[in-house]
Amino acid sequence: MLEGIRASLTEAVRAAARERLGASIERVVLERPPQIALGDLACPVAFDLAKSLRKAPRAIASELAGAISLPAGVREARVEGAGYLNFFLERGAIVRTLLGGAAPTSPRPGKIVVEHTNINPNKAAHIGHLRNAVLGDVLVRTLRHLGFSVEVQNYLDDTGVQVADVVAGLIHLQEITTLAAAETVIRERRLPGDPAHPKGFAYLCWDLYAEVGRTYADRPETKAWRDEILHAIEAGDNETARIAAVVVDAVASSHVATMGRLGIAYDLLPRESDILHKQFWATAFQLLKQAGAIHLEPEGKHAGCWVLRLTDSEEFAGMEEPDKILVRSNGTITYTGKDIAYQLWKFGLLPADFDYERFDPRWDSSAVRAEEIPAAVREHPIWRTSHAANAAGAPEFGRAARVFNVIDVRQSYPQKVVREGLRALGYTAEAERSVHFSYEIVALTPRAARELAERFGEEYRLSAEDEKKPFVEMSGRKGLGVKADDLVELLLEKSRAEVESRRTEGAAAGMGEADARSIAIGALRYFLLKVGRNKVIAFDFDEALNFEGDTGPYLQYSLVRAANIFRKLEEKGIAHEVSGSALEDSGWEDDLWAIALDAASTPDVAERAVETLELASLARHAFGMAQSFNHFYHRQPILQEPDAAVRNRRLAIARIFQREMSALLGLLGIPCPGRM
RNA sequence: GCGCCCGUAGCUCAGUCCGGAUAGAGCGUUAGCCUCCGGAGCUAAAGGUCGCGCGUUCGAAUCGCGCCGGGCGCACCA
Repeated sequence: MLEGIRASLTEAVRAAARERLGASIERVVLERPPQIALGDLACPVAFDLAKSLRKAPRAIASELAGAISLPAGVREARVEGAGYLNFFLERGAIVRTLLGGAAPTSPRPGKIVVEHTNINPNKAAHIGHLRNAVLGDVLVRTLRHLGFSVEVQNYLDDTGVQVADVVAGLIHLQEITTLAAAETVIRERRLPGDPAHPKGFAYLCWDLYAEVGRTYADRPETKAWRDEILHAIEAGDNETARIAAVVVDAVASSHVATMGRLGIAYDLLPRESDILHKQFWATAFQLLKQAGAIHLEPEGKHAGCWVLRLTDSEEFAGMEEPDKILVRSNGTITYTGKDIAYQLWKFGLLPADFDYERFDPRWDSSAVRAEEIPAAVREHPIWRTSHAANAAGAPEFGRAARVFNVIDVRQSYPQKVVREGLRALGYTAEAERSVHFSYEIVALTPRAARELAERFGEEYRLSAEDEKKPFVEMSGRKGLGVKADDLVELLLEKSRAEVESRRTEGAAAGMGEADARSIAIGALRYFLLKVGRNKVIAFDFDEALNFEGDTGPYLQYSLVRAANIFRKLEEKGIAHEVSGSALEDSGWEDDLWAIALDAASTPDVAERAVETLELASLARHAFGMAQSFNHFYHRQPILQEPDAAVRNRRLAIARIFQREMSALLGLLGIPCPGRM
């Protein structure tokens, strides 16, 4: 609705400038003034015209104010400050429209594939993986809210070195050499001779993977394990490959469960092994050769490799050695090569498709109990690519019009190469619509690492050198990091304690485990979302565990307060549904109106968040709204207000806030507790 | 060396795309507020050479150039 007013106002300003001043304006800026008392929309156009017209900005602004014909919804134009042309909206009319509910969003054409999470299936997830999944999930929710059809893919690198390394640990360090023995480890959640691990198989792999890393360092000859296992996995139909397959399934299941408890669901798990089995690379390879995009390097250090030529590409200008190897001289394919094939498939550009089957996560491998996962997520069908024939009822996947790859900033170069691969094949449009959603990593402060060492053991102790750095990267290989489920547990503990401390008081009475969970998850998601995507999150326990101020629970609390008002009214038998006709045009003072105006601007914020991929703007917008509402709540009581007209206005605002804030928390994936 | 990102209050961050009104939050500190829809809240105070310099402009945290500090990337790893 605001969008429409902005558009007609832009035209009206242009028309006034043309007719009254004979000036044509390219861009009409309409911004929010610093205070609402100055107006609802401010136009600084007079400053731009001042020079060419040789007049004072204020004089120009007042001529425009006199000449402009105000579109519907705009009450007044006024000159403010040094020459701003400010507009005041019809407050009552807009509130009435908002109260009537949002118009349903119309579907937009073009399927979008969002790829996120993509954790190597060889160890438990850490909080860096959470940032990826939460950003991806909010992108998905926002795109769907805007009317797009979205498919969520979580890619499994099931044939890579990381999986091979943990399998090496099982086979060579733990002597788990049969499928049956591996199954027992997963089911019993313990390695031979150890007690059962309370957090399950993925946690156990976390430690085992770190141990393999140490073994490689201490006894370099053991590095041969990796190649031996990679070859066995590639050859297939042997016990090592079967062990690897169940490891991947179990760990991927635990990732699905961990993300599931945060409300994150997936449609498809494409597997690297299927890209190989289905000859996607061979097909893509043919296409690349035919297009002349790649060549076999005859000499030099890349002799014998198939290379994507990037020397002539603008994006790679200035690089010493821009060409990228896709096929190694030993004939194996690099990750980037496979990624090009995968990306082509996502756009439906490969004359080939996967086969599919249902993926039923094995919850027994995870730290998460099934009941912690919201029903909608638990029941959402997950498919994966299949080694066997296509299952009946498999939906169509891929064939996207646009693709977002959510992946941290360190992968910018390979992501550029993938895009360049599409371009080299002549798929310029697809290359343009192939977006790397890049974001900065979550790192550990030395202080957080010290806390980890105190909480979870000395293996988290940093070296003296790392202690001096502002932050250190988390590392699966070193086993250094805050595991996702550990952080969720800490949040749950704190949340339960808070619930316990107030469960007997007033309106919070009756709070329970479900509320505690909502609060923990809300705090976590907001913590990861509130900072801009280009900022490194230097992780700090105190900050992550804070429930006051600029946090998820603050947002939730504002919404629970709004709900409490309506519940109280219902209990007292007071009518609380305000119809538009009961609302007058006057009396909309600034405090009240500001909340409505904010609520009305959510669609603009969402649209812009997707455009810029700056999803933090949604979080900030939510926080601002919650803040305004809390001020309003404090100063403008509803139940005690004797004047019916005043009470109705306040009720209308509370209702609008409740509705818009719920929708906004839905976009952020922050659940709302019933009480708190 | 080349490329990208970050530098704003004691700390963590908005604001930079598209220049505009006294540079805003949260945490922390200090002082207040529950006979009133719940205090996970509210009110207020203190706290800023917007890393530095030059330039463009009526006007620069925002644009340009040059520095300084920190991080990341530039594999026959992923």
